Amino acid sequence: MEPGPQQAAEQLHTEIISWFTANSRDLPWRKPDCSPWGIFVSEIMLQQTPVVRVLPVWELWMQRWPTPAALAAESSGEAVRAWDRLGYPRRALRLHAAATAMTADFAGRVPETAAELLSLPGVGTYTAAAVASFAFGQRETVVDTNIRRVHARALTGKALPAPALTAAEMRLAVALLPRDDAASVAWNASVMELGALVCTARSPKCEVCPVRRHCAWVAAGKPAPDYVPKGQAWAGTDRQVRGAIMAVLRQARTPVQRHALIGPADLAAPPADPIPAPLAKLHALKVPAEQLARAVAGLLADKLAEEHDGGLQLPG
DNA sequence: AACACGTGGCC
DNA sequence: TGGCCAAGTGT
Repeated sequence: MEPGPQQAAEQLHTEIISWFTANSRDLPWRKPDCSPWGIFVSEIMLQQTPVVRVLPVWELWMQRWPTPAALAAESSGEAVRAWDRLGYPRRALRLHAAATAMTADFAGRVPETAAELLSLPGVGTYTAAAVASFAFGQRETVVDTNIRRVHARALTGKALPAPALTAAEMRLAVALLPRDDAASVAWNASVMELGALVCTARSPKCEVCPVRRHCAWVAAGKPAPDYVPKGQAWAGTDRQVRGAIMAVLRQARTPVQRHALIGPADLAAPPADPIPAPLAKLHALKVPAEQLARAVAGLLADKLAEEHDGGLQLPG
């Protein structure tokens, strides 16, 4: 007898959660004694950033800023500097702003509902649901890129999810969420982990997948993606220049003059003094003056840098 | 709705 | 070697 949709969903829940129990990574923000703040910080750091790169920075942050109030007590520039090379440094700014809001409006605690979390800077649909679920055990539908990929393959039979989250995907995710609170949290974590470790974007490990027996994509013969993901431009972009400038500002302890960012005017006679590696890297890009000015203006507008004594520095 | 936004490891 | 990709958000 063919199982109904309800039985099929329950079987998926059982198989994937069991797989998680035996195969999940031992991440510090998953330990029972990790604070909601620790989980919150991890979620912001993990946005578009691999776990292995987040791990050491998260440990330093937890040691230095164990509470929202501790972070809020320092300047946003310190947060940006301690963000180091995680990328998208605006996240550090928003995390600092979120800590400030928690201190001012939430008694120094991480808010518990998705709606309140959503009001914080840097927190969108995914992060609000993830924190409510993982930190507070609430039944929220978590949808990230891993979960979308698992759903696309196992349920919809496609190689990749659509470029942007669709209403249909959201409906599917909502329908799949176990009714029980604790089971819903386990499900969220388990599907995400399956997508991260097994049902990966490139060369998925279908041989060890707990649900390969009823994967719609496998059943369809693993059809290729029906669209070509557009690449992320990098070389020569403002992003690259901003990144190089931020690397300079992170290591600088005094304001950096704009002319220093341009590099030695006479390349045939480089300065005798050794210059810091980040500055040398920026000079090597040979950024047109106009683009450098635009990048600096962007950083100032985003509050990632500020003017001081005619030079540039992290906000302090 | 499409685009901008960092960084570095991998195949 | 270089394009692809990673627990997204804000505009």
